[in-house]
Amino acid sequence: MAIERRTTKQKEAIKAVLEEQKGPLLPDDIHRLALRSVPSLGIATVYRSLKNLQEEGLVCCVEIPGQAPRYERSDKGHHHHFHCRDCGQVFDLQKCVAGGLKHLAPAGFEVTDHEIILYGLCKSCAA
Amino acid sequence: MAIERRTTKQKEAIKAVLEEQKGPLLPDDIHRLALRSVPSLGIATVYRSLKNLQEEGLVCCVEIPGQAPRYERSDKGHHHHFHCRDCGQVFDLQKCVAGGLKHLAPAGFEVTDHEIILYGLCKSCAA
DNA sequence: ATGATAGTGATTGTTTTTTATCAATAGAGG
DNA sequence: CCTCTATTGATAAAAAACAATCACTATCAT
Repeated sequence: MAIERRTTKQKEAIKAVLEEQKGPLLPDDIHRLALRSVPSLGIATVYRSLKNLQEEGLVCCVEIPGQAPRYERSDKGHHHHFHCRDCGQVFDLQKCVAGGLKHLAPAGFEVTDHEIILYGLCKSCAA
Repeated sequence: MAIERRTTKQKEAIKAVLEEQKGPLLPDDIHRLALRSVPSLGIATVYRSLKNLQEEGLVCCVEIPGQAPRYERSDKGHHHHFHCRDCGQVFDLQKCVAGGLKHLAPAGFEVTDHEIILYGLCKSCAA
């Protein structure tokens, strides 16, 4: 039988943090934010919960090259990300140019998926 | 004064490997390939040389999310990459849809750079 | 309420990639 | 040929991210 899953304030706090966030977050950010609701929360629990949430399909992993994995809700549909070179934050982009991408690959290559990352300055850092 | 730079067979071998390669390579791959010309070559020398070549602007780093950094010649102009999910190799793409990308960012965001990675099966793995 | 056990938190261990160390080697100008 | 010292190679150690451990706590079906 599957392992019994219990509801805990730790998991709820972590889910809540991911729920209200717009872009993907680092485990450390999630930890810091969730500490506000559960002051005793340990980082190990954050990693464990993220793993569980991934297995349950509620959360997915976002990787910016050269940086630690970030996590976000997986119910946001297909989208890509913007990485601010100044503040380091990652933002979601809503549009996608997927249609024009397949033809970038050489003949014979089968494209199943793609990733687009924009770099620059976010609204607050550009101001 | 700057540090005197000497010409060694190790550096030449590493440069030669990068020269003849089409896609970006892992330090380990570079090591293995360069061992054919310099059987005593140590992995530390590969890392050292890559660092030097980067500083000299001859080589640049290519990062696929979730994977170790790869390196390639920096004289290939603007291009992106294709990662084969089967064999793991990374291939260069020649075309780019850069023009259509800037408008993906929300108003107020300043886009300076971008990254596109296609995933799928390369020619040999798709066959 | 209570007992079986999933979950927690502090900590240590692992894994992977990269860097530092240092004695030995080998370019290159004289 | 002969120094001087940049470079090398083997190895240890760092760095980073995450998993494992384990005693203790808290959930929840009964």
